[in-house]
Amino acid sequence: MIHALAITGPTASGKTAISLGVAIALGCEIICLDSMQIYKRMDIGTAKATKEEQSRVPHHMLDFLSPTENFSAQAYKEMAMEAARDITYRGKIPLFVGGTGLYLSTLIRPDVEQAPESDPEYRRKLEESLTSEEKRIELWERLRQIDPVSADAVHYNNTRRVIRALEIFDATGKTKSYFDALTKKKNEELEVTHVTLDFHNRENLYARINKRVDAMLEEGLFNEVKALYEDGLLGEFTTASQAIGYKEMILVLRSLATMEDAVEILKQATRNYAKRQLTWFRNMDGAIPVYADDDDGNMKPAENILAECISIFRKVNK
RNA sequence: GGUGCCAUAGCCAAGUGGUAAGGCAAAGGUCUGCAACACCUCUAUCCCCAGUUCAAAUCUGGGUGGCACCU
Repeated sequence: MIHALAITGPTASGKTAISLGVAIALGCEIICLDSMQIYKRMDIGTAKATKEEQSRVPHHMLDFLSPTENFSAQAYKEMAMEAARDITYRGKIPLFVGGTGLYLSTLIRPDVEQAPESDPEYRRKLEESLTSEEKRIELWERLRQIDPVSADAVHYNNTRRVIRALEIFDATGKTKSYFDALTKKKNEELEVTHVTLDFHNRENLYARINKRVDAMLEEGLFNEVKALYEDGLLGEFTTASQAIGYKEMILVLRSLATMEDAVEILKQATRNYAKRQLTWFRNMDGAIPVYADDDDGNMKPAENILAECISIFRKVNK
């Protein structure tokens, strides 16, 4: 059994700084829990820990994949578990840090019989047939015939997930809910103490987001994206090209938006994303909230937040 | 000072007599294989006052505010 710690929270909540403090205090190595920081050369826009920060605490799952490659939650889990085992073996504590809720959810579920990998061709064909709302409902009805549990969990407009569920059935003859049921239990190999950063007053987070976007631009976000784009590394349908900060700069590069507009779109997209992250982590079983501001909405000093996290981790891991 | 135009949700905006479209934002939520994705829910009595009418955001008068032009 591996005991690990996790620090999650919305973008710009201060995860990186806190994680370094925790890692130094408790003897951890950091495993990146982020779907975009895994990519090479995407440094500024993903707010990756700097080289200097990385030199103070060992980081894993960071900066290893070409932006042209797609990744998946399952692939993440396999690699991250490998890293966690290795860290534990060397007598250190694995500390997961990042904002990708799906990756953490996948991580704490058991490895059992796996549903097949998704086939882009299968998806593309079905997507092309969905030309109207009636067609989308029809497809969803088809799913409901074979797997009512999965169908009820997904809206008919969410074609991406409807198609996925159908694909699993067509490929294996078993329903998606069959595979889901297998993974309802805990991952027997991993136990995670999960602290999530939250805010009493959303405005505090939004102010940090706006400030951070401005800082990214000053640090040269546009040139970072431009270089990747010109080197052909931001293909149209890749995961990397969907990254917030990157897709907006691409708009500018393709003259589809002015820089001024792109910055506004970027800030807005970041705020929307942060809200989804808050929902995800708040509703996750076992998440222990640590607030970055007090009841009156005043920001707490960074040392206090760090101390709170450390004390929670110490208490639980006694 | 005069004339004309305009006034609908936080913003943009449709609606010209029959009981307030839509988009964005905000807020809440869903979720195992593209997740920084995809998707769902949800927000008004139409500037104010008076009148006409069975019925007014829609017509009339007055007021207030804004814009344009004229002097």
